[in-house]
Amino acid sequence: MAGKDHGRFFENVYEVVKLIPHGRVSSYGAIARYLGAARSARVVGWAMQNAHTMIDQVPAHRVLNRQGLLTGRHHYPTPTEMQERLEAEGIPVKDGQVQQFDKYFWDPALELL
DNA sequence: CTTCTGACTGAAA
DNA sequence: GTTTCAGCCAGAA
Repeated sequence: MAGKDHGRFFENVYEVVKLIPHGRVSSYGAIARYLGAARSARVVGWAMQNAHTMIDQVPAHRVLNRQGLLTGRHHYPTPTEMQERLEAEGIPVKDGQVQQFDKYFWDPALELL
C-alpha cells in the first residue's frame, strides 16, 4: 500500500465483515490475516466493539474466535442475541459454540480471494 | 510520556 | 488432551 495506513484498519474490518455471506461465519484471525495483520486479531475484536457505533450495520455476530465460540456474546444487549441471530441464519449453536464450525467457516482469503 | 487492557492466535510445556 | 506464555495493534487513563 502506498503511503501510511492510519485508522483504515477498522474500516477494512467492517467491509470484510459486511462481505460475510448470510449463513456463514468467520474468525478474527482470518479477517486480520486477510487484511495483512495476521497477528492483530485482537484489533479486529476491537473494531467489532466499535462497530456498534458504525452507521452501517455490521454482522459482527458472524465473527467468532478460532474455536467457533461466541466470545462477544457478552457485549450484546442480551447474551442470547448473538446465538439467536446465528440460529436464525441456520447456524447451529450449542453452549455458546457453533457446531460444525469448519463447515460454516468463511475465509475471505480463500472464498473472497 | 508510560502502562494496561482487550470480542485473539499460535507455539511451547 | 490441557495450560501457559508471548506477540501483535489501537485506544484510554
